[in-house]
Amino acid sequence: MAISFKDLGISKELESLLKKNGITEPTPIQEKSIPEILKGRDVVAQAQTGTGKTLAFLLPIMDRIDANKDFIQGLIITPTRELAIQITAEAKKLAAGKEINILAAYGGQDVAQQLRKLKRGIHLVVATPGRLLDHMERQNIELGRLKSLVLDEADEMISMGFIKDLEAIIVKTPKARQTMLFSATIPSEVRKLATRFMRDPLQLEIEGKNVTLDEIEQVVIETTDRKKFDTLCQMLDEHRPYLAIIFCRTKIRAIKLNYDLAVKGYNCDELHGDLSQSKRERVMKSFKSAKIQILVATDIAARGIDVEGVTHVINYDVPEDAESYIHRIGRTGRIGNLGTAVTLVTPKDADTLAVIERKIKSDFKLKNIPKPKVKGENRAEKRDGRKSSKKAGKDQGKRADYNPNYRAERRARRSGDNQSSEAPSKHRPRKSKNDSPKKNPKDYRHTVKKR
DNA sequence: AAAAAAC
Repeated sequence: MAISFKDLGISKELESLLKKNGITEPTPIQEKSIPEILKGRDVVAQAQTGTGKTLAFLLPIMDRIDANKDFIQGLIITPTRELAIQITAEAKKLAAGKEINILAAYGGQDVAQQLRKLKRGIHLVVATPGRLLDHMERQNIELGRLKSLVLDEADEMISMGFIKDLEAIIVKTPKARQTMLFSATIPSEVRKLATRFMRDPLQLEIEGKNVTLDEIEQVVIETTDRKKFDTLCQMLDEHRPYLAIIFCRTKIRAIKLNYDLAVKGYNCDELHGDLSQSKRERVMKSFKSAKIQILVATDIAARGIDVEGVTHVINYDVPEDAESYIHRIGRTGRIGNLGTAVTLVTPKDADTLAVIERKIKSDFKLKNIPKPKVKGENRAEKRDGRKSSKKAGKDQGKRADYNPNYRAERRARRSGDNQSSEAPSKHRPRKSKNDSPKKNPKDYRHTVKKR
């Protein structure tokens, strides 16, 4: 008999709310952490991407909030605005039918609007560090009676760029608070450093060696700087992702790549820190609803972002380090779904990639891609709107050495995963997603912008 | 050296 959320100490109300959303069984990290968090214990929790860390801290926090008391009891700090928005949305779902007030405090947004909400008595704040400090300095936010503090993406929060802000926030909270750290990557130095903020934390680490998930197929394609764009287009035409995130090293490169893809007719848009806040939120919304299928992003989207239907993550530029790689590819293959991560590598990237590879001890499947085909051929076919299977067959033949059996293999992997009694997946695929009518997962083809 | 994060 499987363990239920109620067995872990979660209220019946929350449990039935989860059930309505198709979530019935806790994941391993939820099973281990929730009972301890409910007791008020400090926790450092490392668990792979997409295994339910957010709910692991949100559920006990929501249950521990006393709606009759009019002060901030929970605080969640995240490294990006997008993540703060996402977690706020999750928390609001869990607050349904209760009088719990939640505030998202992040930059680029009207301060007055956030202030108005504050006047109403906030119980839970989800914030990015800068704006939170701003509110604190203006004496808008008072953390003197805080019960629980979460550092989401803890290693990123504790990294150089954030540590000072973080300390400034933490000194304004009670010593007796509960402190929780969550991330898929917690380097041992960070783990050590973090315990400064904590009292006898329960340390949860990833069991075994796999920091990345088996559900994510990892592929490397060799190319050169000159051929990179054509290689990418060829790869997109072959795989036809339903939703894909393409990561670039810099904002400029993301802008340029998005432009080039749009010119070729791909259904894409860009996400990075140089955009206005309203544009950022607009882009995320379009991507979540599959209005755009390709998101060209900087590492702003590397952590925590949970969009259902992301079949592919593409590293157009090799990530800086293993942590970035792990978080980027973790945008796919979430809650038991399959995903594909493709990394384009040029000769000068070889060393960086070797370091990453060694660090995560994962076997990349190296797949060479032949010379790009004649420009425009494949896209022209798609603009016709024709999808003749004959033509597809012909195309596959031409690319014989570039995994022509991609789809068949994918199917095989999927059914294999489900039937294998040897090592059943720890992560249950979600039941039917009748609450999300937006997409048809069978249709993995690009839609091409009319232009 | 890049990215993120306040006005």
